[in-house]
Amino acid sequence: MTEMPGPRKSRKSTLKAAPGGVNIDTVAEAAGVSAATVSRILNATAAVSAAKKQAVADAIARLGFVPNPVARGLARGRTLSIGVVTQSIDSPFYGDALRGIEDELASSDYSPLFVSGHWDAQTEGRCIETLRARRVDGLIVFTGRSSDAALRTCAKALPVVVVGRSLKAPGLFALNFDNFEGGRLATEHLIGLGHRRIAFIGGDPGHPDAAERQRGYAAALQAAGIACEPGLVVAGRYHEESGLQAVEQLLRSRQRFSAVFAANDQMAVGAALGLHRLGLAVPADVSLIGFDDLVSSAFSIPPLTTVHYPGLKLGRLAALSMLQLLRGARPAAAIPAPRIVVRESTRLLAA
Amino acid sequence: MTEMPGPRKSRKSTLKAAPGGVNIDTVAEAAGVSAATVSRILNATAAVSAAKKQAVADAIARLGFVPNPVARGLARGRTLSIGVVTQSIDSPFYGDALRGIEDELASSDYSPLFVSGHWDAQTEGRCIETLRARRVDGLIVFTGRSSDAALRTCAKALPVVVVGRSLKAPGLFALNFDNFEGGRLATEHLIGLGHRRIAFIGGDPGHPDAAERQRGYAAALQAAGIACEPGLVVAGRYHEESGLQAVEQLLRSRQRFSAVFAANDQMAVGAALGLHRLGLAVPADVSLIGFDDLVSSAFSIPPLTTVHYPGLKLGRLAALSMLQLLRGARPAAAIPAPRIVVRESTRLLAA
DNA sequence: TTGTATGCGTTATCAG
DNA sequence: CTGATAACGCATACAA
Repeated sequence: MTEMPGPRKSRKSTLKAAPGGVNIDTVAEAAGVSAATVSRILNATAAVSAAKKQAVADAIARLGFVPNPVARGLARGRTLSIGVVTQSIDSPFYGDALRGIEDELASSDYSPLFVSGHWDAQTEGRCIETLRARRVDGLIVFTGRSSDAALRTCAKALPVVVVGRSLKAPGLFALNFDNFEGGRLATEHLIGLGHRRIAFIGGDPGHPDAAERQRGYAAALQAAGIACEPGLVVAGRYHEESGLQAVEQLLRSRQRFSAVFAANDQMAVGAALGLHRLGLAVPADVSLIGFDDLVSSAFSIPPLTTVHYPGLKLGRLAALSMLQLLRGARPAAAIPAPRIVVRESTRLLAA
Repeated sequence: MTEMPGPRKSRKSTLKAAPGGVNIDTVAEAAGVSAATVSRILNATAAVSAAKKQAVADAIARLGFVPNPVARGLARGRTLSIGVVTQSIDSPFYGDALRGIEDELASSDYSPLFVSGHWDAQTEGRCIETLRARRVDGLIVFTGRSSDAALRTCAKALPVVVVGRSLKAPGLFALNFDNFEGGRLATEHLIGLGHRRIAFIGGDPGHPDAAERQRGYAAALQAAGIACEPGLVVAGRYHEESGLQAVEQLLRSRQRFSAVFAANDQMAVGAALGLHRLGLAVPADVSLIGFDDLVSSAFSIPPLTTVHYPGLKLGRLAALSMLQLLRGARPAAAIPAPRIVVRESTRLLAA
């Protein structure tokens, strides 16, 4: 008899060993019920008598018990965490988006797990591997370099929300901002002010939204009957320095232009400094428009006219959609339409 | 007999049920060894014959097996994740710091778990609760509103690295940037340029680094024999808008000053716009110095002179120190000394 | 309504 | 060196 240790007994003996750990068994014992009952109360997974419910609640409060998500994850096969793939956590734009996700998830039981792909398909792939190895319950991918096929494959295993591209697949929800329309609006705004020689500072052409913004630029020019001059289009890399270099290149190649459309605010700010250094005033000598509407852009000198890209809201919507997907519901988020925020960096072309 | 299912059998029977899950048992069976042996190979926790080692390696590769961190966490009591408490993930300064943490952790087995306290003690407390409930193996806290006592208590349960305050406790490592010296240097720089009426735009006084920066300001003035005028000191909230409001207030109260020291770059940029709106040019009419050296500050007009606060490096050091703490080693990170980055927003006081 | 027994995927402790 | 077997903390069929 003594050779056959009951599971109950052996468990209790190791309880003290767990460092500072009060678990469901402790609570159950303290409340005079079984662990199963405690679990049922915790998850509202079955009816329990009011008396026991009270006793358990008391025990939990008294012992300061907090369910262990790790164990819960193992048992239920869910971790209550959702993976978020961004490109770089230190970019102001992604900061807003992550903040939106954080805000939306705060009122749920889920926690976000942020990783950065650094604009590299391979790195991004590893990130997704890590996230899936950690058994996240869902995946939110911002733009990203992964192939559509890869994302589709992911979506077979777990719910996926992609922001920044259009893609249809089961288990996957795409939330795409209309970058084309944004680019078109920006260019149209300049054209409406009388500008005809409009330079464009683009992002990495391999990046979908950068390409879309450029398409919008071209479309607006064409609609206005303005020929698109290749010499006025220069590639940047979405950061300030590249915006500055772009205008230097423009000036060096002796291009004439009265306005510049930069594919994001960071490049626009860099361009502004470049123009300033070269003795050109914004907007007196050249009008400048950006894209993103970062908070800081409202405080540049002059305050930047730009296309409002609602990063915070998009993050929020992405998280909300993920929550719905997780709940088995079909998300139906309404994506805000692009709009121009007119400030002081653009003005009528002097006659 | 049939009523007593062996554990072996019952396990195998449920294997197919696990959706897409290839686990350690699958590998063990495929390699013709026990699960224990596979585990030993995975963790290099004991010597295993070369033959079996090879067989297991093959099986792992063939089956594409990836150990489940959740189960591992439950068994080992470690989750290979470390919690990071920031104030707001969308602030450019914290972005840099998080990036540093991410970079440093990338080469380890640990993943960061980011949460934002939003400058609120209570929120921050909840964040830490969440993190601990999720059983992070360590905690990195940036500045934060938590009491020293609370952090000390945390440190008893798990390794803690705090950035932005000085604190000594077992299991805790503090990495404090010298904000006082930074504030002193900034002010000294202005004094060296001949300025004597220097306004100060501070952060929330309840925030330790804000207070330190202000102390540095006062110390430099005193050292130069300049009386500290209360009217020249105004409180901001570390964002652009508050910097703008601060200069408005300064001008409204008819204070005379030839230089402004803003306790962070975001407020400095706001102040620059405020001055611009009021017809004052930087640096011709008033010199302006910030604090943080955000990348964007190098591109403001004019490029901002500022105190270099190495967020990226601090993040990296914090993560490195945590890794050392986790390894049982005593961290000994050398914190970079404050230094001024002189650009174009400050200049000699016109005579 | 409640308790018992078992499983989730790994690691760790023992025997051999 | 290797294999059973018992934890880890929680959830859930299955009985009662």
